[in-house]
Amino acid sequence: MLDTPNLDRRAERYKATVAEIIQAAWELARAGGLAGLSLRELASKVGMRAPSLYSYFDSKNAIYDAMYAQGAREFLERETRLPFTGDPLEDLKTITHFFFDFSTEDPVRYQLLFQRSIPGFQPSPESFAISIKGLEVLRERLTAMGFNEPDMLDLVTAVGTGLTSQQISNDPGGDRWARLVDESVDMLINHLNRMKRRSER
Amino acid sequence: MLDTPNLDRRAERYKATVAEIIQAAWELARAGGLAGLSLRELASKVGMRAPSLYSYFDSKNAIYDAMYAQGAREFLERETRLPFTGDPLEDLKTITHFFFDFSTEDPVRYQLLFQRSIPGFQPSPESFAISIKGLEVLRERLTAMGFNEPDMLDLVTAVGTGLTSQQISNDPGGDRWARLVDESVDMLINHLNRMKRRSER
DNA sequence: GTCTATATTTGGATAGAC
DNA sequence: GTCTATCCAAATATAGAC
Repeated sequence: MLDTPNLDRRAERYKATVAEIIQAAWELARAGGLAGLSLRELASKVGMRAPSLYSYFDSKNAIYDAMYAQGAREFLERETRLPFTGDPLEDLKTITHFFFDFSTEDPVRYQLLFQRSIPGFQPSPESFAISIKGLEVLRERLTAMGFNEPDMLDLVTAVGTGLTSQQISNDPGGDRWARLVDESVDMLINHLNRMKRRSER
Repeated sequence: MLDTPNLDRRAERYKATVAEIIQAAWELARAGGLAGLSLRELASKVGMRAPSLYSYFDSKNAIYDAMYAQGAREFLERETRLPFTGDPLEDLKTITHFFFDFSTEDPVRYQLLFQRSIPGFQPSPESFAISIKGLEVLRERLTAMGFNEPDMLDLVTAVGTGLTSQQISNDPGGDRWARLVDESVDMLINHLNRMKRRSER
């Protein structure tokens, strides 16, 4: 049959258009805010009229969901590729820097993935599952370091989130809190060791 | 003259209506999100039609600004009344608990005051000045404890913000991060002392 | 100071021709 | 798959009568 290649090409073209739409959506969101994204603008940016988008996505929320899934996948892939050494201090620094950099390099993505502050939108279970895995990697890292209590994980995420959100809110584009990441991880490790000794008694 | 009492009463009635509108605005924002606040709904809640609100506020943003100012004033008043002892550890715990409790008891207020994530809205300089004073109290407290470097203040705000935002985002109404506040302040104090020793060398 | 009526803009989403 | 045309809903804000 000669049909199969044609079908393939059509499917590929379709997928490429989907990717182009998502890409344009990120750009508009970065420019005008996540909540400010409008379908008319989005369509116009990819050379379409608004109704044509519905050939690719069922709704506006479906677009947010695709963005969410892409962001979570990206996070997971980069996290998985991090070069861990086995040294607790170094490894916790690596993962904290990674979270900080990933978040601050695209605040809109941070908002969508980690603040879920967009009214009426919740990621689909499939998309959410991807981002659960991201936290799981951190949990496993901490366990490998001997820090396996839930409170320890919560403390680490609190510090990482705090540095990140202060950087984004109060010094966007700067390094006022970025400079404190290493320092904060030293602080954390010291304290996690104290917690560990305490719980071993 | 008999006019003055009447004028007073009118002015008081007017002020009372303004207060009632702001109160209703908070309630609607808590129910349907800060960005979701609509003038129709707001007017309806106080027994008016939307255009009548313009007798009290110039615009929707003026309403946000009044909410912001009220929240910042409330923060400052309660912060000023905190019972400080002079013991660094206790005092930092007091102020951190205060920030955490104030923020988590009303996440919408937290969002308006500390995340400024409402598109197109920026507090007026007068309103913003109130909230600057709030941070100033913390700075003075830290200075009184001998922790007077900017990095130390930034580290403290990062930890406070992180605990708070994790609590609000990932365990609303619960106490998963609330239970870590004392622990985190211990951690902070230990580290601030290390920083101090380091900088004294 | 409050109303009705309306201007104006904008949004998401659908119907149906091509 | 894309379009035009349209629906429908909602928003902020203004004009002008009372």
